[in-house]
Amino acid sequence: MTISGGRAERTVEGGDRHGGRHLDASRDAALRDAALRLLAQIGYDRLTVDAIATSAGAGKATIYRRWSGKAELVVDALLSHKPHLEAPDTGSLRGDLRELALRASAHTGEPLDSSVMVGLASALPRDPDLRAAFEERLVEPHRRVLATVFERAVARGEIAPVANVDLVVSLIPALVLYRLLVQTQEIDPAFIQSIIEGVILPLVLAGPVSLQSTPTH
Amino acid sequence: MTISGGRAERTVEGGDRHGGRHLDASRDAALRDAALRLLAQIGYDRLTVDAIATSAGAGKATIYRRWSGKAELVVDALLSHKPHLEAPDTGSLRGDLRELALRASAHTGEPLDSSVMVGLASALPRDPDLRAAFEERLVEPHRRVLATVFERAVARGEIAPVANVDLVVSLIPALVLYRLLVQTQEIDPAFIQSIIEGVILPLVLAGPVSLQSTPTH
DNA sequence: GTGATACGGAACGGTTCAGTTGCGGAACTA
DNA sequence: TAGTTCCGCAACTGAACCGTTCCGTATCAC
Repeated sequence: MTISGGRAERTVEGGDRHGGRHLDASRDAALRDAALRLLAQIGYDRLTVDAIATSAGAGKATIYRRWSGKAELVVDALLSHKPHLEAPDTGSLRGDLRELALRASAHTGEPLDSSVMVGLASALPRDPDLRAAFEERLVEPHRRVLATVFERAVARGEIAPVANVDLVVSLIPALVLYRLLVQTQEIDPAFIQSIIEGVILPLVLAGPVSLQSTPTH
Repeated sequence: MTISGGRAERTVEGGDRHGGRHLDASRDAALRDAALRLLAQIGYDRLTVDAIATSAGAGKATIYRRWSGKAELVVDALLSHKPHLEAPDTGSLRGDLRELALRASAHTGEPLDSSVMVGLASALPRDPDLRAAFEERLVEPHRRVLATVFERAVARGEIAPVANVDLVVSLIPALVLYRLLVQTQEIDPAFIQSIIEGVILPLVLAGPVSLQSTPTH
């Protein structure tokens, strides 16, 4: 049982085997891809190990030779998933945000981050490992990119320092998730445009809250 | 088969039966309550008919005598669910929003709307009936209350007419859903307070976007 | 070569769940 | 009273899925 500690990484580990055929690394990738693809399509709860194997053109034994089950495979697939990391730098906050919008709405054929988000949603509250991987590979990268964009806008003197950055940064993903999940509508460029022009920019351009003389009562 | 058309409403229908014991209306309510309670606890996908029956102290046959299965029962339970409908009217926008925040964070023992929202999330994209009921009983009432609050603020001259009301109104539920689902954190009063003071009020108090001279490039 | 192991595929037992049926008893109509 | 239907409860069938174990074949170390 050469199971490594934290994460499930066995493939091409150069372990203590003495002979016989090696694990085929291409099978790892195919299975992880299939897992993410199906996850985005049907969601975590309805995802079955059989479907992943079939979709990858593999046998179930090939899966269980690598992972202990669906949960571990999906977590590993998420951790192997490399999203867009570089923050755009067009020279203006509006331009940067528009660039991010383009990325988010570009259907690249790859399993869309947002679809994976929706597919995982229901399982997150009850699986800490899943939630951690989700946080590390989907939420945090997006948060970092957005935070960078705002930092640069501040450095340019374009906007005043944002008081509650975490809250402002969560506005876009929150509205995207809400639209996908609750409103069951597409994320088209017009929608993201309206978020940028109608919420984000007014909020950060207005500067700190003026807190008018409205008595708090 | 006295199945009515659109919605599943059979109980106390005074149908064409000629003798025998009547359907017990208290069983309807108990089963609907149990369905919503379990839905909020474990989510739609893991919800089982057996669990609903047991939780309500009923037999499965009692369920199938009324509904065709889990989907129809949950939809009916949602449609029977009556949420808070009255918009608060404290005299100020901030006061009204705070009042709404109090409601949202008050754990009344009844299945929380937000928990039901989370529990339904994964099933919404694939069940139109479920989505329609969800929209009618959870999303739209909250939207209407919020819209009313903003309308009154405009009528008082407290704020300028909000350009994109639908977007602004979806900010609170979107951020709440995001916090519950993605961040897996409680909806405490401080969180809602930060939404109100950090997002909503700055946004509507700032008035229409000034659209600074930043060139669109 | 020889033995060990991975591969896709199929089959198997075990578990969970949906939906149905039968039981004894209760509640209703006629 | 007699007949009908609901009630909780339990048992049952069939389907879906999990995880394991084979098979025949392919690929590796020695």
